[in-house]
Amino acid sequence: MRETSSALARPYHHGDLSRALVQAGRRILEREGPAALSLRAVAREAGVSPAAPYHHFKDKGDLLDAISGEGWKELGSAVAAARLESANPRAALSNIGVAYVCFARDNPALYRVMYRGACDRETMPEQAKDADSGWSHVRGALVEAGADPDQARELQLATIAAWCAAHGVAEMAGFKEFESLKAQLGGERPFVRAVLDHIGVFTPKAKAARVD
Amino acid sequence: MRETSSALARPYHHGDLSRALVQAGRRILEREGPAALSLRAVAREAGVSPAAPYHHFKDKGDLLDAISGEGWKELGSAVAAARLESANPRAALSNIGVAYVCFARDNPALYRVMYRGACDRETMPEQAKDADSGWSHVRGALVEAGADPDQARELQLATIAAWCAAHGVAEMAGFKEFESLKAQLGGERPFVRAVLDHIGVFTPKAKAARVD
DNA sequence: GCACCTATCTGAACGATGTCAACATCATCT
DNA sequence: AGATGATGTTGACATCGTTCAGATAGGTGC
Repeated sequence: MRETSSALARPYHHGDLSRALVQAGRRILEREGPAALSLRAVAREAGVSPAAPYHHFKDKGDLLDAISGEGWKELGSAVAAARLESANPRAALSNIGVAYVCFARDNPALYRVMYRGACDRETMPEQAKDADSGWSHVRGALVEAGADPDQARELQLATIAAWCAAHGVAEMAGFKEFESLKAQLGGERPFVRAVLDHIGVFTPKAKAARVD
Repeated sequence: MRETSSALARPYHHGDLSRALVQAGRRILEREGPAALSLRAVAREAGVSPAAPYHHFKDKGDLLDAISGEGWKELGSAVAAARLESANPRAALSNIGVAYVCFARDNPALYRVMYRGACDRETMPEQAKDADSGWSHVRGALVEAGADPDQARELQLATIAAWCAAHGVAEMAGFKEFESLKAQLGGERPFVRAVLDHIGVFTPKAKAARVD
């Protein structure tokens, strides 16, 4: 296992197949969409036999979970970055929402795979429980924006509400019926921000006085 | 084609296979979930050869669309019924949200199939454009609850926001992580209502003055 | 009554998929 | 060096979506 990182010779043993498989899977996802993401196609893309993945992943689902894991991690990073974009807590919260949806819109195939496992198991994605996850950033930003951290139930409800809203927008923002509205508003990002603003979960309290 | 409705004799020609296939598909969905919904399984359940469906549906996707169609129609009815439950426009709007999510939660497998097509095509479901669809009921209820029908853009944004929120809650409400919270609130319906109330899209305007 | 026509259904087949068992290869520890 | 276990390969199986040639029935014109 000397030339692991060189990746030039591929004699018999691959060196780091699990990582290569995950990357191959993501390449397929971007290139051909979620429907083309078969175990065999991933193995093919990685230049390996159809049975090889089974030494690294129990299942096709297990491979998808590994791919999803990367996605959730990157979503967490995107959300974290968005949170730091503004020192104003309420602006930060708003940016988080936009960042979540935009990540999903920029990686639609990946996002689909990411949510598949969660829906199948009726469970939150594992990585959403990490300290640096998008979920915990939402929670944190809500507190900084004025939510009372001592009212655990309220805070959990607010976090759930925000997460649900972001997910809903993420899955529907691409609908073609909204294209003229997007054009009117100046593109997809402004559209996303407008919808999220309208929902209000990412712009809570304090500004509620604007009734017009 | 005399004994169409009796469905006793199944000599060679079925009588009304397309309907039978849709019903068979829904039976499989409820019994074994979306993963078991193969074209062959549906044909098997309907007591017919694997190639028979192709005389009624162009595709597997076409069959799924027919099944989805029934689902969207029933969702529309559920939403319409909920809207009539209360004469108070704001209560009606709130009930619509709960009804949407509860339909999805009561028929999770069907709801998954219903949204599959929409996401694949990045298009709103056909039936959502009907006059009696859930979508148009949301729009109507929003107007009755005080939205200005002349501000088309505002109204469309509000409708989109509500639909996104409902969809997001529908897909996440089943997560096991929320079970203790559901128990605290007295079950799934109260939980759904609490989350939707928190999002606020189904309880708009007028109350916006509550700043605390 | 009869012959045809069209819609509907069957049967067998093809390629692709997920998965498994048996075997091959190599890195490493002793 | 030789054994061992991790990692690949080959070949097989059942299932799936789909197609195609032929069987079957219901309806129509004679």
